[in-house]
Amino acid sequence: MYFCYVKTDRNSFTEENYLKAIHKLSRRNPKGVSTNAIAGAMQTKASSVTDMVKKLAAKLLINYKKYQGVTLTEKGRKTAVSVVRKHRLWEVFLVDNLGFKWDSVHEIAEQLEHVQSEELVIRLDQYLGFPQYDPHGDPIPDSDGNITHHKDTCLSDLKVNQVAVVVGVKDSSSSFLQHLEKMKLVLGASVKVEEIVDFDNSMSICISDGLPVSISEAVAKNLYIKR
Amino acid sequence: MYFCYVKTDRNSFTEENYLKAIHKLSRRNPKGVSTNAIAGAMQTKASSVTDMVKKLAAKLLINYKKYQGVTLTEKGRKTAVSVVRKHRLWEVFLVDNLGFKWDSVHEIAEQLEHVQSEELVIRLDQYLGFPQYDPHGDPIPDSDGNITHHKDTCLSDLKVNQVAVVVGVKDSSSSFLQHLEKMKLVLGASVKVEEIVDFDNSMSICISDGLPVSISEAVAKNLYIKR
DNA sequence: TTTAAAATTTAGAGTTGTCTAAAAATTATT
DNA sequence: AATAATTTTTAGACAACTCTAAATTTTAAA
Repeated sequence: MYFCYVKTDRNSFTEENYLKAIHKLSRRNPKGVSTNAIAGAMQTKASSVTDMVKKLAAKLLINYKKYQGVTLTEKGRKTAVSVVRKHRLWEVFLVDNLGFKWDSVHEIAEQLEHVQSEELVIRLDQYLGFPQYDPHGDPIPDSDGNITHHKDTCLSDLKVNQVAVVVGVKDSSSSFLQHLEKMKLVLGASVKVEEIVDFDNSMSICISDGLPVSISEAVAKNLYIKR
Repeated sequence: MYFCYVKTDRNSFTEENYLKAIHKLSRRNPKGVSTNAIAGAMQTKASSVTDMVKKLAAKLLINYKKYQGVTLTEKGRKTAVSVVRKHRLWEVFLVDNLGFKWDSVHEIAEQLEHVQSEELVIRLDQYLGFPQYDPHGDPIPDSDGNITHHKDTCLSDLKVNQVAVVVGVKDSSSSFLQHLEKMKLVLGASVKVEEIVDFDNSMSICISDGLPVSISEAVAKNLYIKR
């Protein structure tokens, strides 16, 4: 059970991770994110979520009414987005400057995102040349907390003979990213749909004008494209 | 009171900070660092130190016998030095790449030093061009944990008319660093002792062939030089 | 060498987060 | 509408630190 008075203005790593999870889940459930959903995202138990949710509510970071799910307050949203911004900027640094592969930066960025320093973020952003997207094609929120999501079309939405460019991935797990890399299915690659198999919705596609290869529906659904 | 079984191989931030403090204090007290000394360095109470020291001993990171003070084990020393290495590499990055002033990087590096990733340290080191010293002139330990301290002479050791180059600072507090900066007393600056005042051991020195300025003994004692 | 002072450790308790198991509320089903 | 299934919350407890106050031990002084 949890009970305390708010003391500081700083949030713990755990609090930041909860806010980030709630923010992510809010996109699909704008009316309120359930305790169980948060527990799933945070790999923890519902009872732990209830405790934390009370704490975040006491700090005015979320709106919470028992049994009703939670939404972020403006303050909470700002905090969450700030963490996401840092995460994605660091990912750019790790890939572009330090030469990491896109499938191995997530874990490190998960740590770096919690480093507290306004100045650091500003300077890092500038050092990187104000990037708009991270190595997985996810948009980097600006310093005011605005995010421009313009990645709603998936490869699975295309019809035969249609052409597009890969601009992002939905799933950023390293197994998926490594799979993509093997096929040269990287950001910026062009794709042309050669065939769609009715049976399992798998696709035969040409990547960057190469020979046709087959990809599963699962893969196609996790790739964002621009036509 | 504290009691537990060792579970993971990872150390918490707090543990790492204790090891770092003990490592620093060990230079002056190689035979054993006292509980009070650690408490002073960690800005905490002696009783807290006793608890933590038991924990570190259980993890085989330090040698501890009640009332006898502590020393680092080889494992503990490696851990501490690794944290110091990360701290100093990040400081180089912050100053050289992001354009921070040398007096404002400590706090940020205190956070970055705890990011866990072997790969990250290796790549960062390479990206920075394998620097030997941090922005305050402190040596950066190599990846095997070796540190080459060759900064034993202080400006206060010089006699009248002797010349030297500033290679490091003992105190890295921002107030001291800002004071130095105002006088152009930066790393690499040449100094020539014009006069030593008997009364208070203050010195009149020429910095990089400029006009003589007066510095207190406290300042002179906190500047490392090379003749 | 006995006493006094200082350093160190223990005891007990508070904080942040976690968990399991049980209770309560909500939602779904018949 | 009543019961069953699910979700959520509470209760009680543990883990990693922290603290104050009291008890020990070591060290210094008389």
